Amino acid sequence: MVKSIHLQTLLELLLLGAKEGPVKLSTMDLAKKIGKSQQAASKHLSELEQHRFLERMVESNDSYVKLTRKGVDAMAELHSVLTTALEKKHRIREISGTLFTGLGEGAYYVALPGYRRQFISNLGFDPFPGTLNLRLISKIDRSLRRDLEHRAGISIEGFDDGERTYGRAKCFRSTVNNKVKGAVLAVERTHYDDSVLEVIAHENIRSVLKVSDGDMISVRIDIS
Amino acid sequence: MVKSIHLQTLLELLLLGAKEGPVKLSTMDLAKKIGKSQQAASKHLSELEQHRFLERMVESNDSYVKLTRKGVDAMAELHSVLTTALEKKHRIREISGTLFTGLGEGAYYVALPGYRRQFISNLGFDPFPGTLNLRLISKIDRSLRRDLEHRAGISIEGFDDGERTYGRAKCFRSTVNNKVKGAVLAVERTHYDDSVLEVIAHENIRSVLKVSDGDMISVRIDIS
DNA sequence: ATTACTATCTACCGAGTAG
DNA sequence: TCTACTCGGTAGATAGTAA
Repeated sequence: MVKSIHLQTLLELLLLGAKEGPVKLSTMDLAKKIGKSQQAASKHLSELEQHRFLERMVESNDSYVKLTRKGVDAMAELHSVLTTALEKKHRIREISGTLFTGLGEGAYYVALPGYRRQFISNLGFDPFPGTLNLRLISKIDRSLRRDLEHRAGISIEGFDDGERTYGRAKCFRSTVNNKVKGAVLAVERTHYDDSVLEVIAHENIRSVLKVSDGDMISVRIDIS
Repeated sequence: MVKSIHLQTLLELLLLGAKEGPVKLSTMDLAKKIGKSQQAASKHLSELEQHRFLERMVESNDSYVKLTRKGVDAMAELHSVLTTALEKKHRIREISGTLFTGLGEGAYYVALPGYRRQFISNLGFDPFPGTLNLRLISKIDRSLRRDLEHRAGISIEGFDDGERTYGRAKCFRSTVNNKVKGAVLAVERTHYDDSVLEVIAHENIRSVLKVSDGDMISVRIDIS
């Protein structure tokens, strides 16, 4: 593999057009371009030549350099990795917190037909009547939790059952402890603050994972 | 500017999604990814932090890293330069040779109406009746000269004047000694071999540049 | 003018280890 | 566990200079 110290040199050679044909280049010219000494440039060229990233030809007093297929490929590979890395959308967040027992309001809301129907149609599962409540300790986790508010997520509309109105909410598909699939709830004007994460799932997460209050739980959240 | 030794680390951070938000990353994790020791990873992170390419947050035992705007920009800049360098078509060749006097055949052919009309319409100038002949000394120059044969260039069709037929040729826009614009001729089945380069121009190049036999002349050739 | 050797100096790395 | 220090070894850089 190409050494990182040689990337500058390969880049300059590309810019000079050394992938098309031999380019006239003295070690002094290269030195100026890479901001190193003539001796360093000489060494870089000879090392790159040794590893077949380039070929050199000497014609009386002039030296010519041409990138080999291997040299161009190495740079193309770097370009491709960079493209991937820069364009990649990271859709996964991981948040950890300790399990605690809420006031039971979660269970009440989740079971309401107005919400439940939407969970079934939008998430594809009928939620277990109850939420898993995690207390977020670290600043990082709380900041990640707050960040969810600014993302679209899967929308759950508010409704009116004739007696009172129920607010909007949104959720994000999630996996608890890398095992149980479900969704994280982000309720507007929630009764909890940013230190709480509520998770719903088709199953009873507590019993499936055999966890109880105080246990540390991690949730992978798909924010796409 | 970012040091080349740190590119690996920045690249790994990008791949981990550290441009979107804080990513949990220990110095040991990073060490594995970049194939260096934990101590080296630690130093890389602290140097990058010092130069504001990234921010770090420590939460009890966990360390989180997030690329700054500057860090992402540095990588985006590299990506953009790489894109340019890889896509750039280098359309210019430079060939040098020593001036010599030919047999005068060049003047005869260039002045023939069948060719002259095409020079005027395809090149946009009425050529001086005579060619500038350069003797190519170095292997590099001769190989560049031969390479012209494989390129399209500007086509000059052959013709028949009733007495005999005149062959096809092609030419490439060129600049002699960085001053006089004209064109290099590549005649099919030429009477010269690959050690000769023929240049035509509207002006008399010898008198405009005040050059004479034996002088070293350089020609920039547009091969697009 | 070149390129590239030797000698010297600096920066980087890894081992050990403290906090 | 974790991060990051010191320190000794080595790779990389420069200066001087030969060819």
